[in-house]
Amino acid sequence: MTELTKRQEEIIQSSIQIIDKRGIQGLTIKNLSKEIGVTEGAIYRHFENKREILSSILIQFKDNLKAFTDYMDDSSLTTYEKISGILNHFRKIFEANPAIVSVIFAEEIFQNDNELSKVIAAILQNNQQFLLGIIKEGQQRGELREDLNPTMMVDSIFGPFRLLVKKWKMEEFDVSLKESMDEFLQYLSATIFRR
Amino acid sequence: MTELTKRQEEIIQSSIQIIDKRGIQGLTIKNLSKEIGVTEGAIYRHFENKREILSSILIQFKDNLKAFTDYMDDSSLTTYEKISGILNHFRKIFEANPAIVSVIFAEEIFQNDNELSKVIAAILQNNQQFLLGIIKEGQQRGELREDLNPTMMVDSIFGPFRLLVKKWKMEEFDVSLKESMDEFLQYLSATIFRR
Amino acid sequence: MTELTKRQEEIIQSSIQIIDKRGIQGLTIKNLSKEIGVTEGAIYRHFENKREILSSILIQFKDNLKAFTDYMDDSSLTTYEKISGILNHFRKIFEANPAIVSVIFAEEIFQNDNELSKVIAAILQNNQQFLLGIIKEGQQRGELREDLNPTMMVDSIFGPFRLLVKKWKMEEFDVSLKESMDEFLQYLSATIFRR
Amino acid sequence: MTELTKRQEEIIQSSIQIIDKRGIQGLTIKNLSKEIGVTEGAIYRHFENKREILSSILIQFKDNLKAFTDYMDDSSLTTYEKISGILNHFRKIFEANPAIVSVIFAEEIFQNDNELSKVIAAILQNNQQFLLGIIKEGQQRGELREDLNPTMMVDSIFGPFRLLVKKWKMEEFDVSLKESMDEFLQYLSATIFRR
DNA sequence: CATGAATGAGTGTTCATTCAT
DNA sequence: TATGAATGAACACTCATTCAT
Repeated sequence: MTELTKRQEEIIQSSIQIIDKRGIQGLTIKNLSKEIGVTEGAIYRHFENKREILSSILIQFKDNLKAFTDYMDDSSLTTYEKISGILNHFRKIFEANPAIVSVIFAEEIFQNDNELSKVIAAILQNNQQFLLGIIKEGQQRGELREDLNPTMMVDSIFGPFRLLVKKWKMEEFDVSLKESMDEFLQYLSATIFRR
Repeated sequence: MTELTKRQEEIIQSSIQIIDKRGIQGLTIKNLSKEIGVTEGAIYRHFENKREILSSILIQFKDNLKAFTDYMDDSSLTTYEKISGILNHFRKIFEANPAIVSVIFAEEIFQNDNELSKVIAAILQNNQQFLLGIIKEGQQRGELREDLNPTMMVDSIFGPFRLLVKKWKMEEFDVSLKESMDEFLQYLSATIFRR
Repeated sequence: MTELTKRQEEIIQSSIQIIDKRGIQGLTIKNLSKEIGVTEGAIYRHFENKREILSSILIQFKDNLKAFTDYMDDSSLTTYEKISGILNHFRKIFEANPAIVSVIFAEEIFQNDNELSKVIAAILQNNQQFLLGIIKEGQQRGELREDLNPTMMVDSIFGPFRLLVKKWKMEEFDVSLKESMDEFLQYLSATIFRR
Repeated sequence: MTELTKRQEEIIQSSIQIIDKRGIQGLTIKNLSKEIGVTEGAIYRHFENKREILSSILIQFKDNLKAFTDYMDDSSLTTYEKISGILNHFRKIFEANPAIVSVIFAEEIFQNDNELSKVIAAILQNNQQFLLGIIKEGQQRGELREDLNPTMMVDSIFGPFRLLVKKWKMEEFDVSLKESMDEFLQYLSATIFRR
C-alpha cells in the first residue's frame, strides 16, 4: 500500500537476503548497514526501527497476494486452472526472489513479536480461505472429488507445496521448481480431481 | 546415545519449553537458568555451551526416531498399518511434549549452526527415506496405487501432517490431534491406497 | 544584545517549552525541529550549535533583567516599593512565559557547560547584589530593621520566592502567583520591615 | 529499607559523585563503570537498570529522613530546638556527603521519570508537612509569632536554607556551613520567634 | 532557506562465557 | 555442584552535526 523509497526497498531486499543466508538471528542493524554500505544510524532515517523493516516485508508480501487473489476471484477459469494459477503465482514470486521463502515459510521468525505474528497468521489464513473457496466451488461444479473433506484438501495442497519449495531451496535450485511443481499438479490431478 | 543426567534432562526440557514459548531468541542462558532455578554459571557444569544443549535436543529426538524405525522395519504389518504407525508415533511424541513441535518443525532455528542444521537435515532425510521404503514396498505389494510418484507420495503424507500438527498447536489443542489425524488417514485411504 | 530573527525567537521559545515539559534531556535537535516543523538541518541555519541556543536563552533573560535593574536604580521609590517591584517584575516574566521557570531556576541544566554555568551564576550574583544594595539603603533610610544581616535578608527574600514560584508551577497555576506573592510581601512587611 | 550490598553502595556513591561533578547528563553507565573500575555489563549484576540506581539514591535519602522525623516526633524539645534540630540534621548529611546536595536539590534531574519525580515530590512534601506541624505547635505554645502565616514560615525556613547550602557548595566550602547556618538560626530567632 | 541523507560517537542493555570461591 | 561476580563483544537505537542539493 504505502509506497517505499528506493532506500527502503534496498533495506528490505537486503534484510530478506540476510535472513535467508544467516537466519533471523543474523539480521542485525550492523549486518544490514554493512551490506548496504552505510552506517547503522542511517538505517533509522528510513525505518523507525527493526520491527518496521520486518513489518514492511510482510505487508508487501500480503499486499501482493491480495492483489493476486482479487484478480483471481473474478476470473472464469476451471478449478484446475485456478489451483495451478495460485501455485504458479507463488512459484514465480519465489523464483524471482528465492530468499523470501526463508521469511514466508518460517513463521517462527516473528514469534517474538505479537503484531507481526498476527500478520503472518493472517496471510496463512487468507491463503487457506481462498483455496478453500475454490475447492468447494470445484466440488459443486463436479470438477473435484466430492467424497473428500475440503479442508483436508487445502492442507494436502499447501502442505506438499511447502515441502517442494523448501527442497528446491535446500538443494540450491538443482531441480527446477517448475518441473517439480508440474509433477505435483499431475499428482493432484490423479488424486483429488475427478476424471 | 550418551546417557543424560537428571540435571541435563531438566535443562533440555526447560530449553524446549522456552523455545516453544518465546522462540529461539528467547532461549538465553539467563532465561534458562532462571526457569530451572540455578545461576547461569551452573548451566556450564552440565553442558559445555549453548550449542551442546541444542545439539542434545536434536540427538535425543533422532535417537528416539531411530529406535522406532528399527523396530518398525522388521515388523510384519500392512502398508496402511505402517504409515499410520509412523504418524501415530509422532503424534504420541507431540502429545506427550507439545513444545517439541516448535523445535522439530522449525529448522530455521538451527540455521546459524552448520553442524546442527546438518543433524536436522539428517532427521528429515531419514524420515523421508524410511517412509519412501514403505511406500515402494506398498506399491509392490499392490496396497498402494502404482500410478503415483512415490517421492511425491512421501511429501503428500508429511506435508499435510506438518500442517495438521501446527494447526493443533496454534489452536492450542482445541481439536484433538488424534481426531484430525484419523481424518487424515482416511483421506489417504481414499486417495493413495488401492481399494 | 544581538537582535534575534523571527526563526531564532521561535527556536528559543520552543526550546524553553521543551525543557519545561521534558527536561534538558528532552531538548534534542530532533525534538526541537519536529516541534517547529522543520528538518534538523534547518536549525543549524539559525544557530551554530545547540550550545548557542541555550546561550541565547540565558543572555536574553540576562539582558531583560539588566534593563530592569538599570531602570530601577534611578527611581525614587521606597524600599518596600523597590522590593515588591523586583518580585513583581519576575512574576510578570514568569506569568507571561511559565516555562522559563524551569530553565532559570534549574541551574543544573547548564552544569555541563562551563561558560553557560558562568552566565547563570552571573545572573544570580547580579540579582543578589542588586537586592543587597536596596536592602542596605533601606536600612540606612530606617525603613528596614537594622539588627538583621543584610545578606541573610537577601536570601530570605529570594529563597522563599523561589519556592513560591516552584509551587505555583507544580500545582499548575491553581493558585494565582500574584496572590501568594502578595501574601509573601505582607510576611516580609511583618518580619524585616520596620514599623 | 532494603539492605544494599557493598557494590551497590559503591555504585550509588559513585553515581552521586558523578552527578555532582558532571550533572545528570554525565551519569552514563560507561562513566559509572569506569569510575568503579569494572565493565559496563558488571553494573547490571547489581542494579536492573539505570533507573534503579537513581531510585535507590532517593529511597535511601527518604528512609534516612523518615527515621529522623520519627525520632524527632516524640521528643520533648522546644520549638527552637526542633527547628534547629532539623536543619542541623540536613547539615550533617550534606557535610558528610556534599555531593548529595546536587541530587536532592535538583529535582529537575528526575523530570524524565514519572515515578522518580514522585519520590522527590514526596520527600519535599514530607519535609514541609513535618515542619508545618512543628510550627503550628510552636505557635500554640506561644514560642512562635502567631501573626504569621505558618505555611509562609515553612517556606521562609526551607527557602533560605536551600540557598545557604547551595552557596556553600558553589563556593566550595570556603565558609563553614555550620557558621552560616547558625547565623540563619539567629536570623530566624529575630524574625519569627517570640521574645 | 530548507531538505534529506548521512556520519561517528555514544546510549542503555543483553549475551555467552569464565572463574575464584 | 553451585554461586556470584565479572568480561568483552554485541545489540538496537539516539545524538549533534555536516553537506550536497
